[in-house]
Amino acid sequence: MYVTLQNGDNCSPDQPLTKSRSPVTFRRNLTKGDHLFREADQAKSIFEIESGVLRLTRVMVDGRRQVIAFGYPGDVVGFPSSNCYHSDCDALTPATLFVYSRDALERESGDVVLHRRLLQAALAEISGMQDHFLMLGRKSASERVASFLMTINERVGSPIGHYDQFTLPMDRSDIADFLGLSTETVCRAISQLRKSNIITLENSHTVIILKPAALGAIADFVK
Amino acid sequence: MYVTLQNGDNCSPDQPLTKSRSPVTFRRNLTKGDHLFREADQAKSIFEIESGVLRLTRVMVDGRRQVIAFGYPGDVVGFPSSNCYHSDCDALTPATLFVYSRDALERESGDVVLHRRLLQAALAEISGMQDHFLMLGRKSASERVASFLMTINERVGSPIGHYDQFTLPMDRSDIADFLGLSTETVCRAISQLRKSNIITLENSHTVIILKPAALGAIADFVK
DNA sequence: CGCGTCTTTGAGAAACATCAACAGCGGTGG
DNA sequence: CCACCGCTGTTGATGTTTCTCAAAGACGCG
Repeated sequence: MYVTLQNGDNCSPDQPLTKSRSPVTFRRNLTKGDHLFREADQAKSIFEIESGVLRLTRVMVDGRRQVIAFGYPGDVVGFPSSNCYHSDCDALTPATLFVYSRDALERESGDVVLHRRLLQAALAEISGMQDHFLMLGRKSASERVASFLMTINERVGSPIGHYDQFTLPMDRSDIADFLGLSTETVCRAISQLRKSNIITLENSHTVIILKPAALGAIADFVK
Repeated sequence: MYVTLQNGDNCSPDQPLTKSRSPVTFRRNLTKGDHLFREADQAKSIFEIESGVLRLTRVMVDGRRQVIAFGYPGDVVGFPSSNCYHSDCDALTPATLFVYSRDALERESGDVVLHRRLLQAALAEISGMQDHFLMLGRKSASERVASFLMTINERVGSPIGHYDQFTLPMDRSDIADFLGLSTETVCRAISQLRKSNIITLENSHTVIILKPAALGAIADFVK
C-alpha cells in the first residue's frame, strides 16, 4: 500500500512535494473513472494525491487482474521504470493531484530536497509492498480481509460515536483483486466478520468497526 | 525480484554505486548462512551485491514465512524505512557486498549522482515487486514455478550445449516461501515440467531448460 | 416502477495444503 | 571402504480452503 510522504522528515502532511511556487508543479483534476495513465505509457510525470482515491492495476493477457494498490491522499503514484509506467491508474472517486515533471524530479541538477523526498516515498512504498507480499503469499482469506479493513481504517477511519467508521470507494471485486481472492470469498469473509459482531455495515460500502482488537487478532498483524 | 542498477543510466554492470575511491564505500564478505541484517535492526547501511546470492525473508509470529526476494549480483538490498530494515537477510552462498553508509546516500549534501542511482534502484525494485504481486495474487502453482525458473534463467542461466542451465542455491522450501506455495506443491510442479520434457534436472539444484518457449507459455508472462 | 449492476448466499468442483512414507544423497564414523 | 544416519526432495492419499457456477437479494438510476 502506498505510504504518505510525511515519513521522511520535516514534511507536513498537507504540504506537497514542492512548494507551490515551484515551476515544475501543476495540478490535475480527475473525475470518477478517469484514467491517469496506463501500463506502458511513457512516464513523463509523477503524481501526488491531494484528494480522492486512485486504483493501480495490472492485467494479464487472459484478463486476470491484480490491484497493485489503492492510492489515498498523500500517496505518490506513477513511479516509473525504464521510462514507462508499469500499471494502469484510474480514479475511484473524483480526485485532485499534484503533478511533477519526472525529468525535474530525477535529474541530477534538480531540486535536491525534492529528490530526497521522492526517494523517501519510494522507500516507504517498498516497505509497504513487502507487507503486502506476506499477505498475498501466506495469509488466509479472512486474515487478508481483516488486514485490509484494519489498514483502511488506520488510514481514513474516523470515530463516529464509540466506533471507527470508514467508506470503501472500491467495490468488492477491487478488494478481491487487491487481496488475490474471488469476490465471493471477500463477501463471505465480510459476512463472517459481521456475524461475529466484529464489524457492521451501514451499507455495503460503509464499514463500522465494533471490535478493533478482535479484527486485529484475525488480521494477525505482523507489526 | 531485485533488479540490477544498470537500468538507470551510464552505469556499467560491473561497476559499483560509487567508485572505489569514495570514502563511504567498503566491502563485506559473507559466508553461507551468515546474516547481513535482521528485521527491525537499525538500518545504517545499504548494500549492493557483488557476488553470491542472498535471501530476504519476513516471518509471522506463528512461523509462517515469506521470502521477499532473492538477491543476485547487481541487486541492492537493505532499503530502509523509518530507520529500520523490514526483513531478514542472510546468505545462501558465500557472498561479497559493497557497503554504503545510508547517511551518505540519503543526505541532501551527499553525492548527487549516487543518490540518483539509489533512486533508480528503488524504482526498479518497485517495478519488480509489482510483477511479483501478480504472481502471488493471480497465478496458479505451475505458472508460478515456471515464471520463477524463467526469471532465474534470464538472470543467471548460461548456455551449455544447446540448452540453458543454471543452479538454484536455495532449497525447495525457499522457493515455496517465495512463491506462496508448499514445498510439496513446488516439487510436483517441477516434476510435471520434467515429465513434459520442458526441463530436466541434473541434480535437484541444477536445472536445464529444454523447451524455453513452452516454459514461457506456462509462465504466462505478462511482459 | 423496472432495469441493470453490485452484493450476498449456496452447492459443487478444483486447487492446493497437509500428513505420511519413502528415496536419494552426502557426510560420518566404524 | 562401507554401513549408517540425517537431511532434503519426491510421491501418494486425504483434507481443507478457495474458486466456480448459479441464483436470489439489495441498491441506485432512469
